[in-house]
Amino acid sequence: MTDDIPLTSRSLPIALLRAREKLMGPIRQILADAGVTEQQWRVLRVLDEEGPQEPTRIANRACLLLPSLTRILQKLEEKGLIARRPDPRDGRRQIVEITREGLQIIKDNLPASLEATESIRSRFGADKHEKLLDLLNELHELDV
Amino acid sequence: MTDDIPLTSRSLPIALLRAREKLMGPIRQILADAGVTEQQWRVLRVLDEEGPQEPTRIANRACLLLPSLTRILQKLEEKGLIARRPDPRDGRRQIVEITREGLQIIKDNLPASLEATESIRSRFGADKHEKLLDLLNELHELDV
DNA sequence: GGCAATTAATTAACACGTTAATTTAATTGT
DNA sequence: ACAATTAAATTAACGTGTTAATTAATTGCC
Repeated sequence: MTDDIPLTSRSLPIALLRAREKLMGPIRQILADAGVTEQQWRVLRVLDEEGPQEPTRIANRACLLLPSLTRILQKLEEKGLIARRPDPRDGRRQIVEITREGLQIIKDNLPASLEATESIRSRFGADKHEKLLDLLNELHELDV
Repeated sequence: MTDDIPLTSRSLPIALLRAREKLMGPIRQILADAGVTEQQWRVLRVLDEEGPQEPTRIANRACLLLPSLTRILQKLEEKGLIARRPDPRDGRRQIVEITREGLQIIKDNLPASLEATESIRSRFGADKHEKLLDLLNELHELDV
């Protein structure tokens, strides 16, 4: 064997993957029943929380790459959960807005989603939850 | 707006996503130059570290779903980086082994990969790195 | 004003993630 | 021994991740 460092048990990338799967498993189930994916849900929530905005900003907020977002917006538009209009000030841009139907999806599923989040938080411990968030954010801010 | 909880800044799933991206960006670049993906690399490392084994076990070790692994093994076999043979004891199973060419890929790229990991670790701080790993593993072990 | 460089968004191509269905082989129960 | 069940791996279908190329509009600069 070339190397003795255990790949899985003390590897940060894999630990992040596993932790994320632990969190998202239950929520994905809720959202699947609502007919939206995890990423579509993030886009809807960004639009709900921050109002109409352009795709580039949505991508930043929802932590998605622009090519992925392009496809996601197409799906959401087909489903009638968002609407788009050109930006009058800049022909390259567009403005994306959540529709009433989109808002309804949020209204119908946010409680269960928050419950799932809270369940993890309380089982894990609020203090450790906060500490973990702080460490992750600090890691993300490394360098510049 | 339906909700005032900020989606992005204090959301554990998104924080995990961003932290993982921070870690994997540089490593993905190294591996891309070597002609393998992040997931293919994980499979090769598992085979290197733990020896020949069956796909179900590889999937567990490398944190991949079996359908993904099926495709990955096909690619790795095409590239000559792994070899497969039937399990003589159970016709449903197979045994996957890394080839000399696969080992060479590891040998050629593990140092740079470990350097990238160490760079993050030292910039972040070894103590915080350990603390983060502990918290993530503890989160993963929740429930049972 | 005109043209190169930049920017927003999309498209393309390939690989993986996820769930469900399928195939093939082994195991169980009787 | 055999039908029903379970298990390992694959396939299928759809959606997303990632990088590179493309398109269309704007900006900067002379």
